[in-house]
Amino acid sequence: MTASDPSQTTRRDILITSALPYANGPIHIGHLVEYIQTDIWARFQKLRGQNCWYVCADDAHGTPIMLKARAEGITPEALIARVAQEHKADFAAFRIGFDNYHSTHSEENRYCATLIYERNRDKGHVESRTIEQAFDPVEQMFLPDRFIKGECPKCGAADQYGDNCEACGASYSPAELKNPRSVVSGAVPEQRESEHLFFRLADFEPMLREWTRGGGLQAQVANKLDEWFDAGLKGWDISRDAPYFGFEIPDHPGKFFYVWLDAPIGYMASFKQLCESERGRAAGLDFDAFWGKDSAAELYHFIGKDIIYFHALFWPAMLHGADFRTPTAVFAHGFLTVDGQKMSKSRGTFIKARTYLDHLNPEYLRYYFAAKLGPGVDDIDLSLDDFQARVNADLVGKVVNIASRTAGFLTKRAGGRLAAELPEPALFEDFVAAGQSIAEAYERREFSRAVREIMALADRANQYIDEQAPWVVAKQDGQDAKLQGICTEGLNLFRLLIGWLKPILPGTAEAAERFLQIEPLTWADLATPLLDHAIAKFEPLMVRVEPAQVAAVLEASKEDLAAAGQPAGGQGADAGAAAATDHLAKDPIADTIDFETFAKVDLRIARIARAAPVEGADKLLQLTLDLGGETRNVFAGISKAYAPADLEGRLTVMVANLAPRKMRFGVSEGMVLAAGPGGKDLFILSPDAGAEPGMKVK
RNA sequence: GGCUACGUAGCUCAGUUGGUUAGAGCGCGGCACUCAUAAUGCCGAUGUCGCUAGUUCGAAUCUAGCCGUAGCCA
Repeated sequence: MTASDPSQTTRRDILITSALPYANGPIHIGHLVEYIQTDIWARFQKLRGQNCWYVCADDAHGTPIMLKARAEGITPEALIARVAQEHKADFAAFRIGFDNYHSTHSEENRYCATLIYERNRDKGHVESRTIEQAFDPVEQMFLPDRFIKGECPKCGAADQYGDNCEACGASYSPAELKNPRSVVSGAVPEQRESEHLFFRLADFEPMLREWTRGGGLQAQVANKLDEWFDAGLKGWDISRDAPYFGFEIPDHPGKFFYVWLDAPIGYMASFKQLCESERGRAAGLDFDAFWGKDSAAELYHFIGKDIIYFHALFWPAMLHGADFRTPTAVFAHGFLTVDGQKMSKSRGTFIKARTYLDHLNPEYLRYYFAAKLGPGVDDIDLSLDDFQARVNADLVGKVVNIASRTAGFLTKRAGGRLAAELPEPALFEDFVAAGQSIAEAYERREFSRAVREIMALADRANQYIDEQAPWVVAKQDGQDAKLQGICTEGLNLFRLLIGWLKPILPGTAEAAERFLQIEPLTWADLATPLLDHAIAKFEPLMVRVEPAQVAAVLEASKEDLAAAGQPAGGQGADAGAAAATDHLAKDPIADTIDFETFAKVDLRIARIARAAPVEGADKLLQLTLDLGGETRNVFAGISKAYAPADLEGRLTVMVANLAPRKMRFGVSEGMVLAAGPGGKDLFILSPDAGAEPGMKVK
């Protein structure tokens, strides 16, 4: 079925989800497109009085999380607990109003994943097959494609991942890579056999074709699915071998559910936890009423277009096979670009939620995204100049200004009280009538249209005030009632506008409710004007975006980059040139030596096979350097400048014939070369592409 | 490489099933107003609707090719 007719009067049961953010890193503004889009829709449904619930969770399983935790020297559980706190804080600050936020690493999820697996297995939808896969002999683990790097078999570009080449765009299997290396240990991967479990997706083709045509998908997405149907549905590998951070498969010790199996099940797990919570029980929430095969509730998933495959094929098939209902609709959105380009760390446009929050009001971004978002899968662009212009012109200049220019007269000349009736009820009614079209736009996720319509009405409200010229009336004797009427009309128009904007601007709406001294607005309240009512003194509900704030966000995002110790792009090159003379002055070039003296130093290319923090030392990292035949254990004082995970797999230069030195933490067998004053400002060397471990530098 | 989506004023975007002089906001020029967080109102200029060819009485809209951008290829 399609999204229901918003004019219907029965109360709808609606469950909404956003895709689960991966628990190995912070939320950034690209993620926020989805959470803001979903939150606006959920808030709209609630404002309309629907029985609507919005749940989400952290996606906490998989190899990347296991390895990141290890690199940090902590357990995966500790990592995901920390990231969950960060995620929740960021979402709360952006006023993403989840009714529940859980984790895929939870008992509810283990229960649901196991149930779905077992039901599908018992119906014969799971088969086992032996496959060959890359195996890291040092780490004793199978390697996902992204954890193998080597040279592209087509164009020869170095340092490419095992699935496709970033240089020429070719896709291939990891086995085809030339000079493949494990990103984890630097070892040469072997091919080993392993038994894997496959979900027989093809069993569900008839059901999926029917579901796809059911109107629950955007046209572009349905087209894409047709392509996939034409190509033929293959089995889906749903198991992974230990070591793996996830749920062990009950009847297959040593095998774990693939992270993408239990990720969408996290939607159910989070809802289950909500049902069992005090709040859920008080609301009479029933899990089966939403997820049972014959559920009459509506179920919607908001996702990015990159994960359509999982949500439009595997997910409905898994649910169907396990006798659960399938989603009412899956809503895919596009990616975010900043100033027309992919988010870039070196340009400072890779903006983390927290960095944005340090300088700017979240309401601005919510509004800007709403003004850009439609129902389609098109990418949306955050143009920073447009962002400032639009927020300032629309929100501060138009909407909030209506309250600002009428409230003063009421406070000073009418005792802060609204008139008992509207001087122009017809104008108010025109506005109320427009609410219907705005509601339809929201319902269809045409947020940009809703915003356009609301702003057109804001223009009309400003025109009204201009025509009535209350500042002229204020100077006329005996016209106080007329003045009060004009401002009452104006403020009632403002109340409608802010009510319609409430899903987008929950914080500003709340401030407006305090100013108007009213209970939280609902959509139904808007039909009736607010009359003969005392208001509070007007305080600015929103201040302008200052260019300096936006500049500060970009600057801070670049600083984040430096702190993470990642290689900067070409952009920063000019700054380095100016500083060069300074370095020579501080650290003059040493006395001349002859070649023989230099030649005594044996410099070698080394691959950093492993990097780990040293317990008890705050500057040291313990590096395992691969010289292409032997490995060296080296302690390097670079932990302030580099995260271990960023070092693993890369090539650098080491002094190979330095006398071993005993340190408190072990013996250091050489040193890596780095430039810079120290602390965060240290830069290790990298050879150009083509150098191999063990090569002598001369 | 195959496929998909997108390409409309300086900027960000609308343009319904092809139908008269292609729209909005911002920006820009002018005027007015001064209640308001220098906010608001009125008037105005600005476009080979990516390029080329076709279908049609008529194309921003349909078709094909090309160019550019983004993504997908499990």
